[in-house]
Amino acid sequence: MALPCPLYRVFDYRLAQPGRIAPGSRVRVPFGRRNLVGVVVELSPDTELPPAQIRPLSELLDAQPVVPPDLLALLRWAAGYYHHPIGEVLAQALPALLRQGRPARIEQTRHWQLSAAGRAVDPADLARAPRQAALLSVLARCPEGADRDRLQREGLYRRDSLRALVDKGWVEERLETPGLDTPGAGAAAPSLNPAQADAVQAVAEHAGFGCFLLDGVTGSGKTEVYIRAIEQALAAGRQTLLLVPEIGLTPQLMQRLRARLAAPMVILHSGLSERERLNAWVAARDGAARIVVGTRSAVFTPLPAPGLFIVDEEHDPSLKQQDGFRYSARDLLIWRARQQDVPVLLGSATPSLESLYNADQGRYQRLHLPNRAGAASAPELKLLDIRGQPLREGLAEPLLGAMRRHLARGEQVLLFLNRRGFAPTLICHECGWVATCRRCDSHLTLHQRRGRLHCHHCDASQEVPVQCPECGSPDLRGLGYGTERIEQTLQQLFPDHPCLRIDRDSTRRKGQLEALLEQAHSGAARILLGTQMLAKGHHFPGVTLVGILEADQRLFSSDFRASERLAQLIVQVAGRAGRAERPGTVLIQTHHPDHPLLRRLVTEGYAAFAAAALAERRDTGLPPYASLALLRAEATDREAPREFLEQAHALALQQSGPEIEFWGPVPAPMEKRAGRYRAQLLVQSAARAALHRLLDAWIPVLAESPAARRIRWSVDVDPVDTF
DNA sequence: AGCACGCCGACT
DNA sequence: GTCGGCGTGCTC
Repeated sequence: MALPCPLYRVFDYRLAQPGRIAPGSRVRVPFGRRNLVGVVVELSPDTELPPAQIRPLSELLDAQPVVPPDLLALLRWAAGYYHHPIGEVLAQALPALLRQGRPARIEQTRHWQLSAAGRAVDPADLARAPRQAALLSVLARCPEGADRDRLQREGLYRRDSLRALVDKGWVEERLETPGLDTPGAGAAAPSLNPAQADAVQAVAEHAGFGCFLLDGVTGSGKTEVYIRAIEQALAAGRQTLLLVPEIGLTPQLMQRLRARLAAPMVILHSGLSERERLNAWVAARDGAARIVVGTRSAVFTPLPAPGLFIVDEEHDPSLKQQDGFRYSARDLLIWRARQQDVPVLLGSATPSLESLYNADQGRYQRLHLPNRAGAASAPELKLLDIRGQPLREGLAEPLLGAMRRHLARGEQVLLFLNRRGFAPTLICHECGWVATCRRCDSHLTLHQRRGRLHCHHCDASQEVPVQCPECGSPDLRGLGYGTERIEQTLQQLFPDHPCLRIDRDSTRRKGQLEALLEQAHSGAARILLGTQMLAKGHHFPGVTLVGILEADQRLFSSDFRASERLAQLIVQVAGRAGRAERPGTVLIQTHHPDHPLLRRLVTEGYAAFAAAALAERRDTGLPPYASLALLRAEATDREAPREFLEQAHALALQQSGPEIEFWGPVPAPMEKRAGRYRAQLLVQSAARAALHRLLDAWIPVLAESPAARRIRWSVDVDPVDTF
């Protein structure tokens, strides 16, 4: 039995009645002084324990296992590979309601929505019924209505207030089945270009497991290839699982899937209520949903008839979970594809070096989509040498000149700056004092509009001081540039061209991102300014000039993947722009125009960059030419993480051979974060099997050690961030 | 992780 | 004299 606690072992129980329980079924069991919901992992007639120590299970919760055998095999393998306790792995793979022991079936819920009369009511007129007024305002913001779960999250679920509103005729109560969509429309299919047709055919002809790397620039029509492949799976009576990095950033993809595919589809992402999630999960498990689209955790959705797996934006780091059970959804889906003998399609305009390497090795079949749809050239990349150049608030004159020309022609301009806020540092002009975070080794970012200083590494926030706390001078200045500051500058420099800022701060409220994107697409906004959010999922055909500010910081990061990330980001941002007849220009401001990898990217493109970067990885013995695991530790005490890692290192040295290398323990690049000191020990080997042999022997022993109880620690197998 | 048991400081 | 701090140990 696997139980939801951080223990690397399973527990034996006695069946209450004679008979069989299928592995994968949930049971309620006494555990210490508590009662827990566990999942049966194995049935065994014998045990190593004396019979007196075995307690009977209290209740069988499932007639049919909630984790089918194939999924159970995946989860057991994943627990072993990522060295995470099996009980926690199983708990994470199940919707929260199942974890709590609720039945695995679709249920309707009560659902409240404003009536026509309700929409005419001003909540301000309900001064004597503040609860009702609050409910009305919330419901006014949810045109689709809200269920109990949703209202409880807002802290507004009141039975009698709702009843009162229903009695007044302002709110309508309905029964809904949350999480289940109405099937899409089955819109007409565009014709395929030859490369797309080849890609579709390659997948169609392939029986059983095979891994395809669909490598195509933005606008080359990857989505159409997905859709045709899904249609083929549907026609064969099979289900499709499609993983995407973040649903919120890909509404265009969702709309196209809905419009084209006339089959029941469910969408799994973090914004769902738990009831929506469970209903969607059950629909997938029972085969009612034929298409499952979801973020990372959707890789654990049970499917009775899988026929096609797709990972969109396979290079995206958010496919790897960054805390707790640190799995890669892409890698697990590939494992699952092999196990279930299903083809898997990895799509990206900027494939990860790992996937390109696998393609080079012949493990993946490469499907190339060379052309932008409509057969135009890709945007041209240019490095803008800003050494010694005068800058206006971070913008070089050649970039401003290009902006003026493009704007004068009635075209849109996109500026990318991956730093929100007004200025990343607040400094005293008199004495040099700098506002730092008390809980992190970091500067506080000035957010001028809100008049506050924020730490971007923890949630700390404070008022901007009126004078320097060191010398009392009132002359405090923002140093450096963030999107808020550039927005201000652009409004001054281009007063006739409306500027739109898209970052986490400007899109905090629900629906705001959609509203801003609408302004961008309609052309109402002439200048689009934003952070990473702008780099994903959206295409702006009216944009013909892209400016990338502050690319340099990533060239000198301690993370060996930084240059890969930068190249991916540049190409992804560049891909937002242009249309067939006007491909657009990308200007990259840099102090390092001679940087070899950057040059390669600009002159020869991403594929050439990737080849050079891979050669560098080979020469330095880094992934994909080596396997890594990172042991991290953190504690409020400064020395404790290092001491723990020293012990762990000593323990590992007893168990490992010369084929394993250790780096550290060293403090994390930002040693103190959110009040905790962090350190890490990197374990590296050219032989994956040797690394995993060590981890298999080492981690369970380490977990049992008394030192491990005293601090927070984790293993990260195949880390994507080495800090 | 929970939840116990167990042995030392400031309080009704 | 008790309430409560978190160190240590265990959970089939």
